[in-house]
Amino acid sequence: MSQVSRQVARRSAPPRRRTARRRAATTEAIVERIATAIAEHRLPPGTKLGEEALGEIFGVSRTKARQALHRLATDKLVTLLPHRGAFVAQPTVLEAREVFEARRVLEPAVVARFVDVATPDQIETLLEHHAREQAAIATNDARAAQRLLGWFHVLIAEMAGNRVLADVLRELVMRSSLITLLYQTTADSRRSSEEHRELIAHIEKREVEQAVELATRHLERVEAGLALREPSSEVVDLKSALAAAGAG
Amino acid sequence: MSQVSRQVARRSAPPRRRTARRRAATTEAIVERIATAIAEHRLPPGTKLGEEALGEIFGVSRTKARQALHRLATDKLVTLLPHRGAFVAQPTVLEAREVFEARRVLEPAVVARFVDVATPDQIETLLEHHAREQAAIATNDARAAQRLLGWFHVLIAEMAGNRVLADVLRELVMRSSLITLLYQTTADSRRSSEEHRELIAHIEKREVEQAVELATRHLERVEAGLALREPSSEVVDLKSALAAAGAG
DNA sequence: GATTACTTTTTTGTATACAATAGAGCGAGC
DNA sequence: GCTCGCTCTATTGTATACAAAAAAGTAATC
Repeated sequence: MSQVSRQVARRSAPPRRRTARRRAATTEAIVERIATAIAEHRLPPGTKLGEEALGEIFGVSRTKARQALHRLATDKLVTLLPHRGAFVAQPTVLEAREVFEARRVLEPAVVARFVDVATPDQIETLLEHHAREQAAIATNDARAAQRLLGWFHVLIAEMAGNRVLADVLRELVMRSSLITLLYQTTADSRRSSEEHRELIAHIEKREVEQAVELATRHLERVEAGLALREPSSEVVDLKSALAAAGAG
Repeated sequence: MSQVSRQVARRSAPPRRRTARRRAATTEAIVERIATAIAEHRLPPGTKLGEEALGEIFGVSRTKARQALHRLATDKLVTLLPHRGAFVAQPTVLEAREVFEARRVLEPAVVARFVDVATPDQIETLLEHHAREQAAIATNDARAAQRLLGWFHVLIAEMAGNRVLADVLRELVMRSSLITLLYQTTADSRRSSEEHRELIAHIEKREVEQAVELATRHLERVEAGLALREPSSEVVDLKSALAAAGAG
């Protein structure tokens, strides 16, 4: 697994206070910050996440930075290589397929559950979220769009009222954002957001069948937009590439 | 949430070597040991898990013990109370219902997948496992029986070939063992093991419909054997209990 | 005698120090 | 010229030291 040799830029700290950021950040907060940075691909896959560097950035010691990295590793957002450190994960094609298969199992069930219990307030919240999706798309803010499109699924899961399912799905959606980042060919955000709107309509009308069916199709379409073929045996590629390169 | 004030017994260490156990245990090993101890209810819910004590037992420093406890906490097998420490988790009734609902979503899908891909070798492994279940039941080894009955489900998930689903299910099965511990009324191990045997038969004959149906029924029956009613508002109980107690 | 405030002790949370491993840089040898 | 092996450096893994918080114990007051 070739890791990109990129480093998080630690601004050469003018030692202003005792801590770089205002207050001792909680581990939770650090995890959150790094996770969203990964999800919005401000930290591309393969990026080395040094403990020292992160500690400096968040104004904490290596202890906390390390804790955060280990928690991100259990969520599969970073890969830990023994004695080598933490890197933003690079999900394999197999992993990608497995994540989406799991989502195709969970999400229809979650949607079905939600259709039963959805309140007008919750529908309203979903519509507001959808409006934000549209706004992000309209302003060509790809990062925000991607984040919001993913979060829509988590939102429904949380509203459906089963914390266990919601937690699992949140993890899968986060991983999915890494996956789409690596393998997405055509990011048809507009289409996705439209389907979200449709789904809300079905939920509002308590049309379980249609809602479940749409959720499934939606996921299939998203997955179909990925280029999930094996990365054609990197070693061979490397060799031929070098042969052709010459005096590059 | 009232925590039982029980303590892990730290044998008053005669400082034999540098480490209590033979070699520096890996965090993974410690997690595993504690997890199985919980699953087999050698560590009952509410038991305090002190960092120092665990460190002594496994011959490591608090650092590793702490790491292990935090990882167990993410699996929901222990509860962390800030500045108070780690306790063996006491899943609530709500949590129990949610875990089983999640399993009812996942397991039929896993079984369906497995029916498609099952090899004779895998069937053989399942039969061997079933034999071990029977042996444990025959010798009245309730702990082993409970552990094996749970692990059967994990085994199928792992064989089904989707690592994501398998990981999620493993976590849920572990939590389930805590739940059955707390809420189980009638532990009909014999019946469960019989259903496992039936399921293997369906899988072997590639009878998807029946296999999925049985998996669902099996889970429903297990859940039905739990007393998942709210623990009648502890405060009130406490009050009346004390009034009645008098000179106990 | 029970309750409250204070002190002591224990345990967790965090930072730092030390040990061990991997990688880079550099030189010698074929 | 390339490879092999050494040293040196940088980073991770682990233990310990210190700080902070909660619990337990104790004394004083009503």
